[in-house]
Amino acid sequence: MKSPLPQPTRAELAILRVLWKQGRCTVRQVHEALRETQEKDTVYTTVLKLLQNMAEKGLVRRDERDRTHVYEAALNEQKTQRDLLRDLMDRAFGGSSASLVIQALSLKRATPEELEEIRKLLDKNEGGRK
Amino acid sequence: MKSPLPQPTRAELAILRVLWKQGRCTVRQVHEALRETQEKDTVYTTVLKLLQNMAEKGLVRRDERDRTHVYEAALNEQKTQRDLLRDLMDRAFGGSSASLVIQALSLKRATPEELEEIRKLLDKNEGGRK
DNA sequence: AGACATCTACGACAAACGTCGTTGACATCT
DNA sequence: AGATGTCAACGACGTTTGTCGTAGATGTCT
Repeated sequence: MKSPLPQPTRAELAILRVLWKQGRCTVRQVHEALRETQEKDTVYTTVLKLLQNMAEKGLVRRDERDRTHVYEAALNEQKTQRDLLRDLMDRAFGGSSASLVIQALSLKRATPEELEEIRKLLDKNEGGRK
Repeated sequence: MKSPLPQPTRAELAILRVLWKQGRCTVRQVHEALRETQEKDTVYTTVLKLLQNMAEKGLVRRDERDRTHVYEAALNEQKTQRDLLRDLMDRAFGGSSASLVIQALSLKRATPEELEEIRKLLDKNEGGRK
């Protein structure tokens, strides 16, 4: 049993991001949050259906005690981010995390604070586990 | 005219990686290269079909002078990598390249040489364009 | 009670994607 | 010439993904 949870699809990931940010949410809350961020509008029942699918897959937990169900993410945000990165690393960077990082750094200028954090991580990485 | 080229799909990206590595290739060459890297085997005609689709989309160029056509990538590898990263950054990291980099660094230990290269990039980034 | 809103459940649908088999043209070998 | 192999082209198909409409139950307001 306990087959590993499937990776979220694009639409599912957008929903997960709402749940990660806002915590427990009703369908309506998710729907309205998406309305604000998303460029393309989706309809209430689409969000409902997606959340139902996600509950069935185990990507979210559903609290059915009230008539209005409440959903929460069942996936860890950082873990999901790493899984997605690993997938992309394998598919587009030949498994090299370094070249991925190098390309990523050219994407957008980070703030000095962020750069500092990255530096610290590099140092820790250097002396870290072999 | 000149609508921007669509992003390659997963299967298309796998093919592009072969073309980036090996340069101009026939369908058969691509097929056999995939056979070696890929875990799941695909059939010759599947690769052919994908390459035909890609040619139509403009993702590859096709040389039809010989009976056996020759394909080459029409997309730049680094540019494609950055596009994919940007997409993931928007979808999963709230547009923050820094947090993406931080997660990526925890993915796999990089070699000292790679770490050095990343450091240099950080420095250049620091003083760089505002 | 009756009108109206809200919610879940469910079926249907179209588009994208990947897969494969078949066909007919062309080449090569004996 | 005939058998065999290789190739491009194409149609068909199943699955996944996202989308939406409708129905029926439940709640709320007057």
